[in-house]
Amino acid sequence: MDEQARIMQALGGVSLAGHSVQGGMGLQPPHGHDGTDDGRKQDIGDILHQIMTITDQSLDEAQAKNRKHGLNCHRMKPALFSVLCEIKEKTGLSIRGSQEEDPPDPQLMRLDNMLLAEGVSGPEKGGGSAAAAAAAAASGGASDNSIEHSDYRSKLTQIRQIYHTELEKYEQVGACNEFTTHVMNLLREQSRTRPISPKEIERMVGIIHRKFSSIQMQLKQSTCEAVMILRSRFLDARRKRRNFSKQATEILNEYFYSHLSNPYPSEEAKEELAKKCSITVSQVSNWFGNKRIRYKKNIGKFQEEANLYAAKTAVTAAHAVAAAVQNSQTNSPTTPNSGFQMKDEEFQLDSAESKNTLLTNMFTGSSGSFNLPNSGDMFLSMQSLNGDSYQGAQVGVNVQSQVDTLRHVISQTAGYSEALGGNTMYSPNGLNANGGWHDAMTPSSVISPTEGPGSVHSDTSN
DNA sequence: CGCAATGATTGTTA
DNA sequence: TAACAATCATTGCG
Repeated sequence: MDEQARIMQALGGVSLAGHSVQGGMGLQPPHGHDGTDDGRKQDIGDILHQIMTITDQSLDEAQAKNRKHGLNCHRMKPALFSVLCEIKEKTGLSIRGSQEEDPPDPQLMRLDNMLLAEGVSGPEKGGGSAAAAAAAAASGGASDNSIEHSDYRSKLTQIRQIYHTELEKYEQVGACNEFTTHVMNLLREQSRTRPISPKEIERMVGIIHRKFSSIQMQLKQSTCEAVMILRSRFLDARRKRRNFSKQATEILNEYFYSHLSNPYPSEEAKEELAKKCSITVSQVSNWFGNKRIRYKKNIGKFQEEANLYAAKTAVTAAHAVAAAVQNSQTNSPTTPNSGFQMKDEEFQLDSAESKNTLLTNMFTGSSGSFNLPNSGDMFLSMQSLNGDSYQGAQVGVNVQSQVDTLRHVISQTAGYSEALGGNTMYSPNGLNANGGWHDAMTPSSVISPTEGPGSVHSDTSN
C-alpha cells in the first residue's frame, strides 16, 4: 500500500511537473546495478513520462476540448439541459425537502441573548463592561470588589475579543461570502458542462450559509460556556470570600450585642444594617445566623467581645445622655474625674477605641469571672443575684443591659465605684437552658444602639 | 505552613 | 420560610 501510494504520487509528480526525473527515479530500485541497466531504465522513464503527458495534457486539452465543444454546440443541448435540470430539481426537492425548512432556532436566540446579557456580543468597550458589571452585580456578588471585578472584566474582554475575531471570520463580510461566491463561480462554470439550475445554485448557497451559521452557533455556544466557567470561577462568592470591613463588623456586632436577648433583626433592621455596612441583606442574615450559632456554641469565647461592645454602646449612649444633660442643665461643671468627660471629640464613635478598651478593662478587670466559659444557666443565676435592679427583667433585656451599662458608666464617671459586681455581665440573658434564645420579647424594631435610654427603664440605682 | 476566624452554602427542622 | 447546624472555602495571622 505504501509503496503503491508512493508510486502514484511519483507519477503524479511527473505529470504535473512536466519532466521531473524524480518520478523515474522513484521506480528505480534503491541501488542501481550496472551501466547497462541504467540505459534501459532511462528508456522506461521516458516512456512513462510520455504516457503521463498524454493522459493528463493531450487528452484533456485537445480531445476533451473537442468533445466539449461538440456538445456545447449541439442544437439539442439547451433543451436537454433544461429537462435534466427539471428532473434533478424534482428528485432534489424530494430528497432535500425535509431539511429545507429553516426554523428561527430558539437555541441560537437563547445563546444570543445570553451573550448580550454577559456583555460579550454587545456594543464595544463601554457598553460591554457596563453589562459585565451589571451581570456581575446581578449574580449576587456582594458589591464593589474592584480587584476581582477588574480581573473578571479583563478575562471577559479576552473572551470577547476571541469571540469577535472568530465571528468576523464567519460573518457576512468574511469568509462566508467569499466561499459562497467561489462556489457559485464554480457551479456556474460547471453549469456549462452539466445540468445545474439556478435554483440548485441557490440551494447550495443556502446550504453553505447554514453550515456557516452552524459554525457560528458552535462558536457562540463555546463562548457561552467559557463565560459561564469564568463566572463560576470568579463570581462564586464562596471562592472569593472577602471579610467585611472593620466598620461593618463593628456595626453588626454593636447591633448583636445590644440586642443579645433577641438577636433577630427584623427585615427593616436588616435592610438598615445592610445599608450601613454596605453589604446585602442576605449577607446580614448570614452574618447573624453565623453569629448566633457561634456565639451560642462558645459563649466564653465571645465574652470579651460582648463586654467590649456593651461598653461601646454604653459609651455611645452615655455620650448622647451627657450631651442632653449638658444642653439642658448648664450647671454642674466638672465632675471629679474629668477624664471621662463627655466631650464630643473624645467620644467620637470611631476614635474611641482606646476609651473602649479602657472601659472594658474597667469592667473586666474587677472580676475574672467574665472569661469563664459560662453557660446560659450560669448567667441567669448570676443575674438573679443582682437583686432588685434586674427584678422582673422580662422586658427587653437588650435594652436593659444597655441601660445598665450606661448607668455604670455614668456612676463611674461621677466617681461611684460601688457597682462593679457581676451585674455588668453582658451575657445572653435571653438564652434559655436549651441553648436557644427566648421568644422575641422586644420588638427588634430599634436599629441604632443609641435608643433612648431614659425612656425605657425606671429603676433606682442610687 | 498550620490554624483559627469568617463569610457562604447546603440540608434539615419546626 | 426563616432559623439552625454542619460544612466548605477562603482569609489572615503567627
